[in-house]
Amino acid sequence: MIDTKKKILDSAQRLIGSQGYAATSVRHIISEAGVNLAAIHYHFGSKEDLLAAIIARKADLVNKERMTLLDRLESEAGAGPLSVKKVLEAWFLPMAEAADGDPGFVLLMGRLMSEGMLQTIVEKHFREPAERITGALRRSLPELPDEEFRWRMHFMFGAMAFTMCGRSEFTGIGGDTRDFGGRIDRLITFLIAGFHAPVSSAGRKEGKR
Amino acid sequence: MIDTKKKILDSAQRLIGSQGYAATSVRHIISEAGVNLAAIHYHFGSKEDLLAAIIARKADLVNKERMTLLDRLESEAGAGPLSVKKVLEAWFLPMAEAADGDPGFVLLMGRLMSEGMLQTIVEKHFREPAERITGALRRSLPELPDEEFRWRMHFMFGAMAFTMCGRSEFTGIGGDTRDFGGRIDRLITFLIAGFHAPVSSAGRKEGKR
DNA sequence: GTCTATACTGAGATAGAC
DNA sequence: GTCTATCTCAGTATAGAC
Repeated sequence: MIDTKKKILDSAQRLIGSQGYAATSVRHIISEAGVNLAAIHYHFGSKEDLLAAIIARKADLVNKERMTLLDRLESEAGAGPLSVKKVLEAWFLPMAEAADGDPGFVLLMGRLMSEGMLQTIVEKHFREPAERITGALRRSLPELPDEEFRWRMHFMFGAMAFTMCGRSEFTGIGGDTRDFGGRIDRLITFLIAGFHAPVSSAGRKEGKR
Repeated sequence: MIDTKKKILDSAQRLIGSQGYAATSVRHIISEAGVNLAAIHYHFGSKEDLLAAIIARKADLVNKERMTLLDRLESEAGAGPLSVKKVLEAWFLPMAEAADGDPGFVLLMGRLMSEGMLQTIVEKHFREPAERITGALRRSLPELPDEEFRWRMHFMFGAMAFTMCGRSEFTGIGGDTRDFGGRIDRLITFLIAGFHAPVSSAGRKEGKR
């Protein structure tokens, strides 16, 4: 049956999202999905490729929406300046919309960004949109030295990863993805201020090189 | 010999720091350390306990220094306000000092925070200092609504995790921990601005509850 | 007290029958 | 397309040598 694939995808997304990739065995996935062990390898090739398939079925939609919003933003701005806020919204709001219909997906994405063992998959689906938003933000913040800007992007991705999956060790904030829109609102507010911070002293040294 | 333990700890820190916990097998560790497979279980009990031992030998020093700095800060401030900048420095500078003498340690810590599969270990060593800094920052930012403040702490930990281990997928920033002091300087600048950002609209709704 | 050799269990992956 | 049997390698446990 063709919905063997779908059953595997759904079970895997739920289990990996809630327990993590390493902690979820393919045997657990197949027993929840009610399919045979070899079905995963027949339909997807490997555990890692299964993960890639879960991402693929949603990520491309989210990224397409991101691109559309960025396109509109840039054409509206013409040669003028881009607003940091608008650029960040173009990046984060499509993810928040995806979370509305499918909370498990955002949880999973956050875990993957955090666990970081899946660079290949993440790079494949997110390199292009990540470069787009990096370029747009760079244009919004022309006065920042290069390294300073790159580090602020890095901080943003770190905060984003934790926001998506929730990590309760320190703050008691867990993996409940209800009201994902609210978190995104808080995150964007935080990031706008961070990006507009004065250049650090390490950044000022950099400028003098 | 007693330095069987040390050889294992050193090899494990290096390998897990550069490849991640799941990707590093105990057989790889023992072959690099030149010891027998069972030595890990004799000296440490399990792979996870080995990791706990690596953290224990450094983390307590770092945390003690953090506590000392926070103590001094609070006694100097008396009943007056605490500076966000000073509190963040008390948190981050001891880690930067540790990185000076032992770059592998910071890399490992960043990976662990990111991978997040080791809640027990992280909680054991960092719950108390994390609560201290949370309290101190809360006192510096009395005007923020509770949830807003908690989320900003969360963003901070996310940015911190990525800063320590470097995640090259998006920004090209890798695991090279030279000039860790410089990163910390940039991070603190970014965070100060983020913490001082105006309350988000989600936060304003929260206040009205 | 330390270390070695080896066996056990469960993981992901694969070949081949149907 | 699906299932069974099997392979390899992981972490773990233990018996016994020094």
